[in-house]
Amino acid sequence: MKRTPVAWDSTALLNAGELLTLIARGNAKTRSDLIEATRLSRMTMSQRLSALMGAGLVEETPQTLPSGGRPTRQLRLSPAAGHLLVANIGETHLHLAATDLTASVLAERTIPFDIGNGPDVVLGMISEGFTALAALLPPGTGPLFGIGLSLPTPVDFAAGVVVGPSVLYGWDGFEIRTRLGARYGVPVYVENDVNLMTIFEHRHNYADVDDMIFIKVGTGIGSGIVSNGRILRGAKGAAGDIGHIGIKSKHPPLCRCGKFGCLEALAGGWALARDLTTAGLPATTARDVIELFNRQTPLALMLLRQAGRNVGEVVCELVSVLNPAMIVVGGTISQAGDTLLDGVRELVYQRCLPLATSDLKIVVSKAHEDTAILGAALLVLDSIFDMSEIDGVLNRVALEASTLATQEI
Amino acid sequence: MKRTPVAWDSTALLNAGELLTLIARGNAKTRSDLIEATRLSRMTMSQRLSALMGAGLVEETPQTLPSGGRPTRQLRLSPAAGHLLVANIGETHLHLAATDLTASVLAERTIPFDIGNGPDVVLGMISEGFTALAALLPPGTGPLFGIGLSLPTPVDFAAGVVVGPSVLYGWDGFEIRTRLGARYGVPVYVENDVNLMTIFEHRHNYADVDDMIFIKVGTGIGSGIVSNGRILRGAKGAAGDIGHIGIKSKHPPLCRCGKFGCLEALAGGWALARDLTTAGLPATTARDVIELFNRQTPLALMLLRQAGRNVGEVVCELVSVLNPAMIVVGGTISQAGDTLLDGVRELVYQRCLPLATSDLKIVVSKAHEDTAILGAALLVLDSIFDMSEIDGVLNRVALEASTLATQEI
DNA sequence: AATCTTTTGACTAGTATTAGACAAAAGATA
DNA sequence: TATCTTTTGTCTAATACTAGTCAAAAGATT
Repeated sequence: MKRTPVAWDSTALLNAGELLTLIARGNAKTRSDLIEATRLSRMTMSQRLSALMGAGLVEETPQTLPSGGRPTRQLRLSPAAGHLLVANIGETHLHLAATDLTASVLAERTIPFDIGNGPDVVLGMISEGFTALAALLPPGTGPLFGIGLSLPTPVDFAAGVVVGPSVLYGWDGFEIRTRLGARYGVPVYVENDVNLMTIFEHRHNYADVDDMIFIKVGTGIGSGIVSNGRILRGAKGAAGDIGHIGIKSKHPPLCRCGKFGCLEALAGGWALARDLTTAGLPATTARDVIELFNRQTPLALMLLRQAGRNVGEVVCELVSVLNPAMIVVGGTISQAGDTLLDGVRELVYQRCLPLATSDLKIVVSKAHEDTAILGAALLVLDSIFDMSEIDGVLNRVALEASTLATQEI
Repeated sequence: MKRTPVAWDSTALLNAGELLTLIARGNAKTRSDLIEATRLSRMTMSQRLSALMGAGLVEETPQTLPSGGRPTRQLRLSPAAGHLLVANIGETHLHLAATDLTASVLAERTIPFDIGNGPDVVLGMISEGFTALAALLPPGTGPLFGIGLSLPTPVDFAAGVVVGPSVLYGWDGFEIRTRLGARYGVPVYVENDVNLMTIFEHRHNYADVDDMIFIKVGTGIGSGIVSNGRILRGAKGAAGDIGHIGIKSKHPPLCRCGKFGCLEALAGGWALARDLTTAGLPATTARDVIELFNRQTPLALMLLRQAGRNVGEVVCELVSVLNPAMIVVGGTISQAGDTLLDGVRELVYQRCLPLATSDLKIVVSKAHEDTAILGAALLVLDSIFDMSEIDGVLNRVALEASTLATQEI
C-alpha cells in the first residue's frame, strides 16, 4: 500500500498551524486578518488556507462582510471537521457529551452513578459511555480531536492530575490524563468544574471582558477568575476557592470543612437548606431552597437576602484585590436573582474604592443547566488550537487524509 | 550623503527580533536553545545571530558551559548596547537613574521636590534630570532604548495614564506616555510603584516562581500580584489595592480614605506611628516605628506583632483566592522581620485550607532601598524586548548604524 | 600527545516565500 | 446597465530558508 500525493499541498497544510489557530480562536475572521496577523504574503496565506479548506478544517461562511467593493468572505473552523468527547463528573451523575468543533452538543447522555466507586471504575464507565456516544455521531463527522473532563475538585491542570485531599476519596493524585491519553491517543484535559463554568460564561457571553469573576453559589460556593483573558489557576489549581473564607457573624456556624464561620456555612445552598429545615420548612438541596423562594416564602427571601450580603463581604475583597470589570453570579442559588445580588451590590458599592467600582458590572449568569461540560469543550478547543498542540492535530488530519487516499486506490 | 551597505547583513538583523527577544528575556542562553525555540535552521539562526553580534546587541560571555565535547558558548544581551532612563516619583523625592540593558545603574540622582506642583512641572524636572544623567554615561554606551516611570498611584499601564481620583492632585488622567514619548521618541512605560517593586522582587529574586504576591507594608499598605509569571493589573490598574480592605476590630479607627477599620488604618506605618504617639512615644514616619522596634521598645514590639496578625487576615484571603506559591513582604515595616511575619503565618496556617498552604513560603523581602526604580528598568526591558516592540528597536539600531557608516565616508 | 565528543561555521542544491503586477469576482452605486 | 470599489486568485522573478554534509574548533579523556 503505497502513499500517493493527496489533492491539497501537504507541506502547506503542515505549515498552516498558525492560520488554523487564528481562525479557531476567533482572532482572525477574514483573509486580510490572517495576512495582518501572520505578516505572511498573500500568496503563502492563500496556499495554506486552501490546504486547510481542502482538508475540510476551515470553510467560508455563507454571509459576507460589506466593504464598499467586493464583499469580504468570512472564514470559520468547519464544525464537522472533527469532534470532542467531554464529561462532567458530578457527585451523583455522570454527564457525557460529544460535541463538534464549535462546542455544540452532537449527542449526550446522563448516567447516575456513585463517585465513591473510585477513579478506576468511573473512568471505565466514561470510556464505555464515550464509545456509545461515538456510535451516535452523524455520518461525515471528522475524527476525535480531544477529550475534556470536569471534576468537582481542585485539579493540577498542567499535569491532568487531581490534587488535594478532597471529598473524592481515592482520586487524590490519580493521573487521569495519562490514563485516558494512552487509551485514545488524543490530548486530554482535566479541569475543576467551577473553572469550566467560568470558561463557558466568559467565552460564550462576555468574551471581550478580560478581567471577570464568576461566582458559583450552589450547594457549596466557589469562584473562577479570568485575568488578562485567561483562567487564573494559581500554584496548585486551588485559586478561586472562596467557600472557606471566614465571615464575621455573631454565631459562626460549623462548616463541613471543620472550621467555623466559612462563607459556605452561611450562604451556601446546604447552609440555607439547614436553616430552613431548622425553622420548620424542610429542605435538603439548593433546588429546594429555590423552590421555597419561588413560592415567595418569607423566610427563604430573608435568608437569600442575607446570603447575598454574606457573599458580598467576600466579593468586596475580590474586587479590591483583582479589580475585575465584571462579576457574574451563577449556580442554583443565583436563580434568586436580585434578591441575592442586591446584597452583593450593597456591600461592594459601600466598601470598595470608587476606582474599582465605577465601571463594575454585577450580573446574574444567563446560563442554566450543566455548563461545565460545555466549558470543558471550549477548554479543549482552546488548548488544541494552540501553538504547541496544533501541529499534532494537523499531523493527524494529514495522516488520516493520506491513508484515505491510498485506500481509495 | 548616500547610504552604503553596512558590515553585517541588514535583512538578517531586521529579522532577528525573535532571537533578540529570546536572549534578552533569558529564555535562550545558547545557540542550541535558539534553534530549539525558533525551529529555524542552524544556517539562518547563525546568520541572524552574527547580525545581532555585529550590531553590538548580543555578545558571548567569557564562560562556556561544559558539554563533554567542545564547550557551549553562552550568549547574552550586551549590557552597553543601549541605555534606559527611569524615574521614581515619590511624594517628597524624585529619584532618577540611567541604567544599562541588565538594569544596572550607570548614573543616578535624587532631587527633593513637591509633588503638589503638578505633572507639568514635575515632568519638566524629570526631563532636565534625564538630560543631566545622559551626559554622565560612560563613553561607548549605546542609544536610549526606553523610559520607565514609577508613580505612587494607580496607573492604566496600557495607556500610560494616571487613573484614579488619587492623592496626586492634578495628575488624574494626565497622559504621561504621550507627553514623554513625543519628546524622546522611544517607548515610555508608566506603572504604579508597588507593581514595580513586585516586578523587581520577582525577576531579581524569585524569577522561577510563577505565582507570588508581594506585600508592601510601609506608610501605607499595598500589594502586587504575579500570576502565571505576569503582573496582574486588573481592569483599571487597581488590582492589589489591599490597604482599604476592612478588618474586624473592636474600635475600628478612621482611615485616611474616610472609612473606618481599613487594614491600613490598623497596620500601616502611619497608623502604628499614630498609636505610638498616643502612648507617649513620638513617631511620625514608618522609619520612626522601626527605630523604636530596633530599640526593643515593648509597645512597638506589641504593635508590630498585632500588625502582623492584621496583615495576616488579608493575606489569608489572598491565599484562598489566588493560591500563590510564595508571599514576599517588603516595605519599611517589614524590617521588623519575624515579629511581623509570625502573625501573618499564624493566621494563614490556621485559616487557609491545607492544599493552599502546604507548599506556601512566606518570607521577608531581601531588597532594601528604592527597588521601584529598578523594577521600572526591568519592566522597560521586558516590554521593549517583546514581539510587538522589538522591530522598533532593531530599526532604530539599524538606522543608527547605517548613518554612522555614511558619516565615516 | 592522540583520541573523543560536541559545538560551530560553511557549502550545496533544493524548496519555500516574497513583492509586485495583473486580472477576475462580486456586490454597491449611479 | 455600466461603472466603481474592494477582495481574491494567480503568475513570475528574485530572495530567503532548509536539510544534509563536511570540516574546523576546543575542551575532556585516555
